[in-house]
Amino acid sequence: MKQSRGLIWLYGLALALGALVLQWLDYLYTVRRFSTEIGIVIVAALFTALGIWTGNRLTRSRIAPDFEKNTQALSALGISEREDQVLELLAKGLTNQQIADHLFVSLNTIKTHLSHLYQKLEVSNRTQAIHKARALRLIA
Amino acid sequence: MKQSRGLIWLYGLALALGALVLQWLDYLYTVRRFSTEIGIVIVAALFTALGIWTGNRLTRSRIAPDFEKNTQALSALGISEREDQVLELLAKGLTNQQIADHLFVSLNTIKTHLSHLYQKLEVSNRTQAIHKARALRLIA
DNA sequence: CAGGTCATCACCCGAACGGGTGATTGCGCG
DNA sequence: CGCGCAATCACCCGTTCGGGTGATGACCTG
Repeated sequence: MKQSRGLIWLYGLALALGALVLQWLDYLYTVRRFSTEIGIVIVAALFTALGIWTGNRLTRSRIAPDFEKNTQALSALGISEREDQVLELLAKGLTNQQIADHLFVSLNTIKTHLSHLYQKLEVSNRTQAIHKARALRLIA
Repeated sequence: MKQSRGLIWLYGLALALGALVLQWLDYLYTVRRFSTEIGIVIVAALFTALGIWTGNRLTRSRIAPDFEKNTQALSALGISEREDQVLELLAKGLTNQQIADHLFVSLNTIKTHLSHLYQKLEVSNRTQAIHKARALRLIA
């Protein structure tokens, strides 16, 4: 959110600068009798740089915050909140007993949650679950 | 390799197109008596688009092949090539038996390699090994 | 209220995993 | 050549994991 806000501001500023450059070039044409070709080359170079810069910002903002733990896949697979918590700790390399301790529940409860996770992810063990969950961007 | 090759070709093509556009605009100026401002705006728009496009391609090619499986950490930890192969398959969620089948060795061999990996990574089970290997950029 | 979902816990059993020891082969290095 | 190291395989033993079934209570929804 913050980033796209900043992006918009910066882009607007760049456009304003571009307008200023255009005015300046117009002034050069009328007063200093510049060659048209040189002016065009200058404009081309400036706006190419502007485009590269904005392109970088666009892609960066498109790539960096890309893993909001996509709720789409979570709900599409019917993974509950508790199961997602177990999945998170699972990916950290904790054993079932450690997960149980972190969530203040019994070891059997963790096993049940994991069984449901395996069914929903269509896997048969924890390492496959980690692999698939990462592929589906369910975990960071 | 292939991608950067293609990138270079496409960039050169874009430059050639830009030159053609400049020629075309020059023609318009002389023959059709276009307004200079309109021409500049056209050039600006075109080169902004060109910049965004090349910027996208540059960042894409800069981001994609960013994880070379850093040999530094591998050698620093004393992980042999065979152990690295086992680690790779381990992270894919395969069981020990499946890893053994992929590498055409015995199940006991895989267990030995994994024991060595656990010692070198200072972990105690496979999920922790995956977690730490990913943190150390040993696996994709 | 009846039905469904979720979270919780229990038990059992087979499979997989982890750790340890020991052994053999091949390869490079001093 | 002798040494170390990587790779291979075997055996034993205890722990963990995975699957199945069953059960309870809380909550929501029609």
